[in-house]
Order: sequence, then C-alpha cells, then structure tokens
Amino acid sequence: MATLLTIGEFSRLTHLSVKALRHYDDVGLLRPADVDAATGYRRYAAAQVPVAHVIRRFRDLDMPLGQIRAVLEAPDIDARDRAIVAHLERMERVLEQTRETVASLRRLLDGGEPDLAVEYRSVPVTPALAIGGRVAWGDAEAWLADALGELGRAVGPDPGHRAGPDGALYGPEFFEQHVGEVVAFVPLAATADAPGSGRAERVDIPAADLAVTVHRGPFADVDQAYGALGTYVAERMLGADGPIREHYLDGDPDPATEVCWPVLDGRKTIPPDSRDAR
Amino acid sequence: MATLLTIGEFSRLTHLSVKALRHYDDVGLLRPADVDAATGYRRYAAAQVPVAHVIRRFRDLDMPLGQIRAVLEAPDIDARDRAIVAHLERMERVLEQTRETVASLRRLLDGGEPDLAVEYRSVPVTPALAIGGRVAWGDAEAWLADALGELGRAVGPDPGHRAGPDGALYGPEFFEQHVGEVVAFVPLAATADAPGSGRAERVDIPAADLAVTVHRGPFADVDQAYGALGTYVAERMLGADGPIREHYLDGDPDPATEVCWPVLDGRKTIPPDSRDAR
DNA sequence: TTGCTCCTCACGTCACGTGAGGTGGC
DNA sequence: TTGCTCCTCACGTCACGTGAGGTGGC
Repeated sequence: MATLLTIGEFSRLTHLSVKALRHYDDVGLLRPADVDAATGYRRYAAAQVPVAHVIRRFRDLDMPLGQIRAVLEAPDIDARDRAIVAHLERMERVLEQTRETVASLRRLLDGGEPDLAVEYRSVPVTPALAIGGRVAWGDAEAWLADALGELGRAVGPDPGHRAGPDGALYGPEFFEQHVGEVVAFVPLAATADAPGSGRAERVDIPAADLAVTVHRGPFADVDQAYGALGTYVAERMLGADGPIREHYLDGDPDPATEVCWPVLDGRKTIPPDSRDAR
Repeated sequence: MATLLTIGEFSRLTHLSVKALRHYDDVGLLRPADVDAATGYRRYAAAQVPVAHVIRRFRDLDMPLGQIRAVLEAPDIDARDRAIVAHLERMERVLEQTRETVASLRRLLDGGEPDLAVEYRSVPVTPALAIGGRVAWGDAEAWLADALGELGRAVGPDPGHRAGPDGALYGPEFFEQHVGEVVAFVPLAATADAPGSGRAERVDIPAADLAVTVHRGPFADVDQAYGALGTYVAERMLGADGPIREHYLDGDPDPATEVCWPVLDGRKTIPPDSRDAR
C-alpha cells in the first residue's frame, strides 16, 4: 500500500548520505520501515521523510545523535520543545564564547605582554561557606556562577557577614586533566552565623603563602596572568604545592580577578627580592 | 639559564591539558624546548607560553591542528594574518549557516507540508556553457556561486544570449555519498557565440523528461521540495535514471528554485493523472 | 626512602567516510 | 542476462581522553 523507498531513493529525498542512513539504523535513531529478512535490504516509508529532514537539521546544528533521539522520543510537544530550546540556548552560549575568543585572540596577537605586579601574601586559615565538586573544564564557568550565586544567597546581603571577596580553589588536576576539584567559597566574618544549606558547607580555607597578581580585563584573557605569574614563580624557584586560588573582585570600573599562586613560605626562605633570578 | 618547566607546570601556565601537550608534541605542533634523552621527560621554556596561549585560542575556535601549524609557521606577519582572516571568514559563514538552519528547523517544526504543484516537462537537448567537477556536499554552495559567476561573465550581460535561467545537474552520488559530479550551466541561445574560456566549456545538456516543482523561500528549505517531489514521483512509480536538475529563477519577489526530477517518458507511459496512485 | 610525577603503549570516543568483497533485483 | 544497487565487515579519521603498567626525581 504505502510506497517504500530504497535507501538510495530515500537519500536523494532527504539529503542524508547512504552511509549516514545506515549508521542511523545501526544506532537506532532512524529505523527503516521495513528490512528484508533474506537480503537485508532497507526500505523506507515516504512518511519517514519529514523525520529525516528534522534529523538533518539537528545534525547541521551539531546536536549529538543521542540528544536527537531524546528530542524525537519526547513524550509530548512540550518536552520536545524544551529539549530544542535547551539546545539552542547552548548554541547561543557557544556563539558568545566564540566571539569572546576571537577578541581575546586579537588582543593576544596585537597586544604586548601584560604588565605584571606581583604581591606576596601570607593568608591565615579562613572560615568560609563553600561548595565543592569535581568539575569539568568546559562546565567550570557555569558551575562557578551557579555555586557563588547559591553561596551569596546563603550568606545574605549584609556585607558585614563577609570577610572578603568571592573566591575559588582549583586543584592541579583541574588544569592538567581538565577535570578536577573546584571549591567555590565566600569567606565569613566572625559575626556571621550562616549555616550550611543546600550544597553549602562551612569549611576552613587553609592558610597559604601566595604570590598574587591582579588580572583586569576580560576573563577570556586570564590565562595571560597565569602565564606571567607562573613564569615569575618558576624563575625564582618559589613554587609550592597546593591549589591555585582566584578571588573575584567587584572592581572599580570593571570586575577583576586576583590569581594566587602557592609559593614557599617567605619567612622561611630568602626574601625574593634578594634572590638570584636565575 | 632559561627556566625550564615540567609538563605539569606548563599545563597550569597555559591551560592546555597534559594529554593535549603530549599530543601536540607527537604531531609536531608544539615541541618542548628540551626532552631528556634518558627519561623522555619533556621540558618547556617559559618563552613557549605565549605560543601555547595562541594555540589554545585557535583550538577554542575549532581550527584544525594542521591549520594552526600553518599559521604558526607562516613566513611573515602578512601570511599569518591572511590565514587568520581566512579562518575567521570561514567561521562567519558557519555562523550564518547556523542561523539559517535554526530558522529552517523552526519552519519545519511549526509549518505544515509545503503545497506541491508538479508540472511535467520534456526538455530537448540544450546547448550551454558549463563548468563541471567533483564537488563535496559542504563546498557545493560556494562552488556553485563561483561557477555561475564565471559562466555569467563568459556569456556576457546581453540577455539575448541566454536561452533560460542558470541551472545545475547533480549526479546521484552527490546526494548518496555527499560528493559527486555537479555541472553548473547557462543555456545558450542560438545567436550566442560564447567560446569556452577558463573552466567554461560548451556542452550539450541532454534531453530529459522531468517532473518539476518550484521551491520558493530560503534555499535551506529546498530539501522539503525534494521530499515532496521525490515522494510524488516514487508513489506513481515514474522514477527514471539521470541527474537531478535545479534551475535558479531570479523570481518575482524572491529568487526561487525549480527542482527537476527525471521521470519516464510521459509519451510512452500512461498519462500520470490516469494512473493508479498505488 | 616514599609517593608523586612523568613516561609509553593500547584502546576508546563520535559520527560517520573509505574501500573490499560479495549477493540480490530489475 | 548484465551491471547496478545494496549488503556487511573492517578499518580510517580527528583530537584528544582513559586507563594500565612502569620508571625517574625530589
């Protein structure tokens, strides 16, 4: 009754390659209406053409096959539309990131070295409200914004409850393996009695000796501060174990980021200014 | 003398993962300043940090490693900048395509079926000026615009030299394997004496019996016309061998595309309207 | 000295593309 | 009947990520 199409015909009607169609059959994304048991020949129904067109558009938008399947199998139109909107929003963010990366590349190629002002700082143990987790590189910005938002609400609006700006600790694996421990924190004043709530816990941020530089400008350029500060520390052989810290300053004109590199205890070592830089 | 950094340190300074750094060494994109002959330990120079930052930005922009190498090895700043500009232009085009695909997806999900008006047409052999080649799916739009531009210049501005609108032939492999023969052509009036020039050759576009439908609207939606027309032809068992043709009409309000499906000779077969649609 | 860092395979991932070698359908 | 279409492996691509298993450096 219904017309069945060979895989070649279906390919011409849908603009999906034959290899792609076989692959979609293999992974169960788009099964032919019929498969000849003896020969294995795939036969597609004309009614499958619109589904194929939808799949092709999602693939053109780089949606993974698993997500496309989820969209197609969505129980109702609402769920389907939510999945689509979610993907389009992800694409918007990627787009925005692309723009930022292009600008950052231009600055890097045109601009000179960032001028580096390094300060040594010995910080004591600091009580804080914190959220920690194993975070993947690509999720870090969203995760951090989310965590600091939650912490901000838990601490409350009274600035007297804070003992410093928002911050985060990054374990070495976060940089070296692009997935690792990240701890977002808000340092608490002694007067604050913010209880743990949700994911937020009271913790003590450990004491540390730090070499600190302030990065002003777009966050996409923060690696330049890492490069300059890390080189500075390495040249002076001051490096020490421990997580790298960032402090997020509200900043005068623009927000700024303090990058804090763990270094050897300045009181136990030769003062850095009198060291041989070699 | 110069400070050398371990791969782990270099990773933290550059925000490239250790695995990525080893990969870039393997493929020769970013060789460590020194490799210990005995242990194989990689040592990076602080001076390599900026190169690594550039690589990271290009990778964030999805530039393939081979192209990044070409950019880094560019003999002079001009060549380097041309390579960068070329990549950014490619990205712009991808971006524009993304926007079009999103719009096309919305239309497909919201909109109903396109209304299909099919016309049968028996076209004779037509002399034409043509450019042909093996074209990959993703290059087709740019290739076609280029080829038709060249043909237009070769035929000249006199409309009396043309016997019809711009067109193209697409072999079945173009759709089924996403790479295949494409021929762009401008049909020539008997009065025209356009000689071959550059890639352009005088050819005869073969006669054919065609089922034709006109697709109006964005070219991103043209697959809907293919689906509707191809289904129509398949349901009536009219399909015949031969390339699919497109004619590019300047169109009244907007440009339009005629999609032409090869069919059996109508004079030798039962007239389609009197056929059983099963 | 101990564990931490670094090393090299080998294999996996994702969405197909590229043949090779062979059978069925018109 | 012939060649054209379709089939199934098996392997390649790209840029790494994921362990396994082992050695060197502080």
